Amino acid sequence: MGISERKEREREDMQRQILNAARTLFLENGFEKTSIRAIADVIEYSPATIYLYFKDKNEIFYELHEQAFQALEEEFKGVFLIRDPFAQLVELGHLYTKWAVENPGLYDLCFLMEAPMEALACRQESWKKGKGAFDLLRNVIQRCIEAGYFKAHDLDTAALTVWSYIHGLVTIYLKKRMDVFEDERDMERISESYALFVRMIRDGL
Amino acid sequence: MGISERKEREREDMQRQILNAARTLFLENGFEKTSIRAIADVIEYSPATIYLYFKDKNEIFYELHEQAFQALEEEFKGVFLIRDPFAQLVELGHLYTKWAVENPGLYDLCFLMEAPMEALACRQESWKKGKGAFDLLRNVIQRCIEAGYFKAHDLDTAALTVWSYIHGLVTIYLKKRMDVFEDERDMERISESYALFVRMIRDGL
DNA sequence: CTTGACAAATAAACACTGTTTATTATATTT
DNA sequence: AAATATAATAAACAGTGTTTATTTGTCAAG
Repeated sequence: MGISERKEREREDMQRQILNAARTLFLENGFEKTSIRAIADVIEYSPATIYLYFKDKNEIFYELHEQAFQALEEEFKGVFLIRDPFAQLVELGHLYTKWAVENPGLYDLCFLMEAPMEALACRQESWKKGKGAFDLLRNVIQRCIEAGYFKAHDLDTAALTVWSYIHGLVTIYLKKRMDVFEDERDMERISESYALFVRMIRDGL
Repeated sequence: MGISERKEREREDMQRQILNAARTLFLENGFEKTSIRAIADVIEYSPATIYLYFKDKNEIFYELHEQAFQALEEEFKGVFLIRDPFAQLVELGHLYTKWAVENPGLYDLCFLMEAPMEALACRQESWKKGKGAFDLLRNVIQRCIEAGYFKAHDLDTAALTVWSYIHGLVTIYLKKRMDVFEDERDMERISESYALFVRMIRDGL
């Protein structure tokens, strides 16, 4: 009886279609301007159909948020080619910043928007994807400690501190708060600040 | 001819009423759920009337954002009682974090939401309020350099780095991304991380 | 081959949203 | 008191997320 298997496949196909349409529209126009009706238009189904495959709009964006984390982890794969753990950490920051700047919509989804976290809270699930990415940072810092780069701090505290800095830097830029500087040297300023931070943790973390 | 003066007064009164209603509703229910109709209901006028006093919804929230910055600067006044510039900087971080945690809605308005920046971009004005607050940080760091606490870095870079960290820390918390930790020790973790960061800039900035 | 049952898709409605326009009521000036 | 300028609004427009009742399509059993 392969019929229920086929039905399941068809269901997943439909979900994929919806998510693809949603992602495209979201990356073009943002969350608010991505309407269920517009998604329905793209996949050539009625708006009500979408609610047969997703509970609500938040759940769609929760799914996109999971995919975005997948893409981010993919980006991070590059660090494993590096031997030295401190160089790994530095590169991790670079990749994080680069990915954020090149995918502002996805960054929003992963680290700023409420929609995915609300969908998560409703299903009373824990934030697996976030934990995964954070673990990666944690492990790299752990190896930095073992290699004698950092003093033996509480690992979580060190990881949170590094993440806070890079997340803050990126968010200031993405949310257009770099207008505090008169000029338009945003990218240079990001580089200069990151260089300073790296120097600081090299000597002092 | 005091009549045009009275008209101007009445106009400002009305704007105040609208902003007060908008602020209350916003702090209770957030931006999306604060509708023009709800604001109109509170002040007992028709929705269309609001558009005689503000161009659009963004402009209302731009004005609230300015008021929020006023409140933040008020909070900052405490640091001027402190002599030592490094202690000033540490306290500034404390006050910033405290204000953010106690006023998540206002923090959003000041540093994360697009609405006020869009209103600002439309009028092609520069971000005065943000610059003011940033200047405060810049000055404190300048005095830290002069007092020999920090090496003579580029001032803007140092200020951006400190702001990035504290903004990131606060944003991770406010946007509920501290779920990466299993436990509920959010506040302790914030304190521990801030202590680590302070130690780090004391020795290494 | 037809009928009954189940599943999938939808049209239409509900209760909202920001914003604009044409109209009415109020206040000021002539 | 009449004419004019100002302020306020009702109603409409074009959109939103979501739900419900209805129709369409598929497929197995009689």
